[in-house]
Amino acid sequence: MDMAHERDASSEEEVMAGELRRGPWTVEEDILLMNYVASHGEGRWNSLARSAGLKRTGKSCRLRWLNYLRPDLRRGNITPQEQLLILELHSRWGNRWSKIAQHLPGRTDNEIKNYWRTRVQKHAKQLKCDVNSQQFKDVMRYLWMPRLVERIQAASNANANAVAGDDGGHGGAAADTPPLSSSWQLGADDDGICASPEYYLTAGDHHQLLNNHAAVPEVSSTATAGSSSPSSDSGTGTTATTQPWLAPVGGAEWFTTACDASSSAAVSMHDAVLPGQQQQQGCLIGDTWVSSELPELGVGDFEIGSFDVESIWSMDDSLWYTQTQGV
DNA sequence: AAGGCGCACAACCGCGATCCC
DNA sequence: GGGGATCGCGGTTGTGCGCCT
Repeated sequence: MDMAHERDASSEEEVMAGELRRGPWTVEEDILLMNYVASHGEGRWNSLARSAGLKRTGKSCRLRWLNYLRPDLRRGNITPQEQLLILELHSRWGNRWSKIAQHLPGRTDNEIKNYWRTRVQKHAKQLKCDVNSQQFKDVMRYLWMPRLVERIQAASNANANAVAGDDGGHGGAAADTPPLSSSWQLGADDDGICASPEYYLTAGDHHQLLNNHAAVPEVSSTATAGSSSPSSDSGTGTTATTQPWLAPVGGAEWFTTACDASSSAAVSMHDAVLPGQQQQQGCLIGDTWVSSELPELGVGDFEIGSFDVESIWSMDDSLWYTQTQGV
């Protein structure tokens, strides 16, 4: 756009003339901006920048405020719940980062976009498939998302166990855990998704709210193995014999009924178990998971172990693999 | 110890949409 | 209604840091 180019050109001139700063923000600039917004409010970023005495473009001020200084920002690693929501919403809306961010309170579109590019796209690359391909979407839907659900449930159960332990129980809470039948669903708003998403796990007749962030360890792509695993979090070894996350992925009947208001058709994942398929029953070869159970996905010799599962599930891989293999 | 490399995240850029005078 | 100003979004780049060799 010509207008934009003119603006940019003038900005460039200002930068060249030393009237505008670029690059990382200093603490002093942050304080200036925060103080000014606190007393005058947001908006009118160009004039705000001038009035606040910031040698920055209004655009830069806005971005700094929205992505870094806003008080309601939620810092820290993306939780499994958030990962699950990102995967689901992206499958529905694509790269509509701001729209996706609206459903992750405290998270910015930039943060989600970066997460997607650095984590998810990396896996697509390692799988040698396009991130927008049906093949990769199926991998997400049928493999990653169910496991995220299980992770969330596992952490939740571990937390429940810990609570039960406080009441005098001795790791027996898991015995009361209904057969694993996890599902998750999103409530509906105008977009078909709750503005404040609530996740539920259904286990038998029990429905458990999952968006209790405090109950679930955060995921860190750089987390050391086991550092955020349920067992290590529960601390007292209450899950030594009855870890709920040991159930094979295929055992979890999971689905979402996030209704798409525009189509009125529920986007169902009830068919997560592919037709005629007992879900993946891969085998572990060395440290590589090889599944021959995903022919429909077109992911021949799908290798989970060859890429960084940790960044998706943040689970103690060796423990998890060992357990799922019944070793 | 040091240089290379990759990753994660902050910041910038381009441009269409919307607002407002 | 027109045009400038501003906002907001998605894509891209820059940079700091940790890990590896």
